[in-house]
Amino acid sequence: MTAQRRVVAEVLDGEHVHLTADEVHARAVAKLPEISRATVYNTLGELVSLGEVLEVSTDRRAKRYDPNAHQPHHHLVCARCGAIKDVHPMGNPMADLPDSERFGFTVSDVEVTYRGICPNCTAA
Amino acid sequence: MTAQRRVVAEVLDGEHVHLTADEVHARAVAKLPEISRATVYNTLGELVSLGEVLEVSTDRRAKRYDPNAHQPHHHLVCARCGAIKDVHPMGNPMADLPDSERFGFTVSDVEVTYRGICPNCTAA
DNA sequence: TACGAACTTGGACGTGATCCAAGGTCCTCC
DNA sequence: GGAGGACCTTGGATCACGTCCAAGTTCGTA
Repeated sequence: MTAQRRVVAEVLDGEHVHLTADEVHARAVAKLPEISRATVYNTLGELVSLGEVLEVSTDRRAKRYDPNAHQPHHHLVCARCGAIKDVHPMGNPMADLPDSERFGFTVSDVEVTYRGICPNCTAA
Repeated sequence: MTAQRRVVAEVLDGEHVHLTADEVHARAVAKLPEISRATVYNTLGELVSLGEVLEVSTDRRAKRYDPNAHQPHHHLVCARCGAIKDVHPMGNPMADLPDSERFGFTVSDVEVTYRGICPNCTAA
């Protein structure tokens, strides 16, 4: 556990929002000016493979990192500004996919993404 | 409607698979050798905004284009090779998101992505 | 103090997509 | 037929995001 890793972990832990790697880097630099982008990417990659953080790619732009890895949830995304909210829809989408629609796949995961326009963007 | 656009439309219409822009370009070149990548991107963009074709970004690699735009469906993706199948789960995920979880968003769309390993990759 | 393992750095590189200026095609109107 | 203009196409430059890599640094152990 180096100073760099601690800083990255703190950034994610401090704000329960969905930051891009660049945003994480920017905030990390504020705390530890000489931290490099590569290290931020490395550390994020490790946190993801440790299961501490989730990667979310809701659009074609940058991946975002979700510190809320321990509680299953889905996402609601603003199509205009990219803002992301965690949501907990009812039902069990995994059970909604009949065997006849699985084509022999071993299905391990399901991701539900709601899209819309957030209040801010609606107002603007 | 130029020759170039017709070729792109034919490529998508001919094969009911999910091609990347580069694959579309490669097949278009086979029919019309001097067509450029930029034109393929332009045309795909137009087809998408006309609602004739759907963009699917299931992974961090290239976008894929889905000619099956007129029938609502979701996707089952192989996490290893990227293969995509259209699926039709039961239930109505849109109705599963309670108002209390909408945070003032105008929710217009929901996308369900199942992930797993396809039979080919399981065998390999 | 010497050594090695692991981490960090910054710059180069790769991929997919988009942008843009220049040129081409085609229609319309005189 | 010819001029003008709208629209399309081209290919190369550029961008964004992410990854790779060789070199340097730090730190624990003996």
